[in-house]
Amino acid sequence: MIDAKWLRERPEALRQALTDKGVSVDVDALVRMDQERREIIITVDALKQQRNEISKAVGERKRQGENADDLIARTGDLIEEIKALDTRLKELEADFEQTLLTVPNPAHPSVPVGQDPSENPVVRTWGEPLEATDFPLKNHLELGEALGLFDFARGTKITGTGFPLYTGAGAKLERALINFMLDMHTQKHGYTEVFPPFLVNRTSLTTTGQLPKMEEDMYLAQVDDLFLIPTAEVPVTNIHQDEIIPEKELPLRYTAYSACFRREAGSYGKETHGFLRVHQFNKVEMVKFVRPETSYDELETLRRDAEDVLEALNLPYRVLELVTGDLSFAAAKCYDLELWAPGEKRWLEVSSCSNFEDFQARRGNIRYKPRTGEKPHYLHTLNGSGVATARLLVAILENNQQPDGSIQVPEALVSYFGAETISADDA
RNA sequence: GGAGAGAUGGCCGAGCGGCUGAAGGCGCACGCUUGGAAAGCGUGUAUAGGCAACCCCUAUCCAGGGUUCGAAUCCCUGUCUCUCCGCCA
Repeated sequence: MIDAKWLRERPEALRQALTDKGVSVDVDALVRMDQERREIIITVDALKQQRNEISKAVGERKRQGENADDLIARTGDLIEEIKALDTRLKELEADFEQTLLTVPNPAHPSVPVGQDPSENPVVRTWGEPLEATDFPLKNHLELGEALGLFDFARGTKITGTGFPLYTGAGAKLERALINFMLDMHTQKHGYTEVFPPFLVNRTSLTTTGQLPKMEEDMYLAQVDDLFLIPTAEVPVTNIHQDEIIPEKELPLRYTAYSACFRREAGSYGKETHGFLRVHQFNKVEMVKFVRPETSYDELETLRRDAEDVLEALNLPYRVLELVTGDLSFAAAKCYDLELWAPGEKRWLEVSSCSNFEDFQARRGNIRYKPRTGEKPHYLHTLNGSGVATARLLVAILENNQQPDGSIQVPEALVSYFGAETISADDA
């Protein structure tokens, strides 16, 4: 949620920022609501003051055994008026709040203005994308099915399309990846591991920004009005919902494995085969709660921590900085990490590292208490995938394939996986 | 799912319809004390909104309604937590 101060002090800047983000919001209507709201508050507070003074005087008299009927008689109109104004104020504030929740987070000034994902500048490339070899490169589906790593047909039978069933070495490889990443973040990068609920309520989704606008993208368990998480960002960010954290405890860094569920409504078609776009996938997520002054440094180290995973697995990747129009609803700045998949001959997004500044903190009422004893302030939240498998698995298979169709397991993964290769003989 | 108990500040915990934004304790911050520390002593310490304003005003004792001139305190509804029983990985 944006700070309502924007509306009073810099409505023009807000309008421009929202245009850059490619969203149209009726800023004038918000400004009007805010003004009317404040006018009513001024009036009704003054009336309440009068009422309180009279009540106090009544109490004074009663204590001395005197009659106070004349004073009580004076409150009649006052009370009616207060009731009416309070009712109107309440409606107005609810309306204002609801509207404010639909306003996206403006981008940080450093973010390049642009509309289309194709405009996202590449800020870094690591490793050599594998283009040509002396044998024909297969894609992950061909490799995996031959090796019995997964079974899409049966996954579809069990649930429907986009719900992968991992089998044998594939299941183990997936588990190895998750453990490898969690260990790296906890042992090397200083994160605290958590294992969150996979179902969340509406309040939690409002904090992180999926609600109220993206309800259609999620799976809903209707009877209990709970949603399957699209990312561990949701439960983990809400760990500190409605809390005031002492400054000395910041930064807080969490890492969590979770399955992620996304309906991906409207994205059927090509580019969705195999693991490229599925409804359920596994992801190790990193979430940070930090002091505002440090959040952009923390974004860089967050990205570094995600890159570390890819480098340890020796996978070529590139980093994109998202232009204003490609930023998500809640993000002020975001980097995407993409792995090269030689079998698919394309880059696959495996991580998004974002700074939300105080946008989520304001929605979830997450604050910190400064050392100096000042009043609590909203802190800044960040999160990044560290990283999303399914696509990570795709890249590992395609980058480490051998002429005979077997897979060389990346060295860093061997101790987790328990073997150096995956071949058809093992199956 | 059935029965009962409860929800007060960062935490614990008191609270008669008015003088209670809320006793007391803990914690925390600062100061005194000390060679240094502990102990001890003193002072301070909720949040939000309005306002130029740390003065002031308004609101907040789970949430929403109600009674009343006045509600943490009385009434109704809801939510959540705990205990016991049932079911269950």
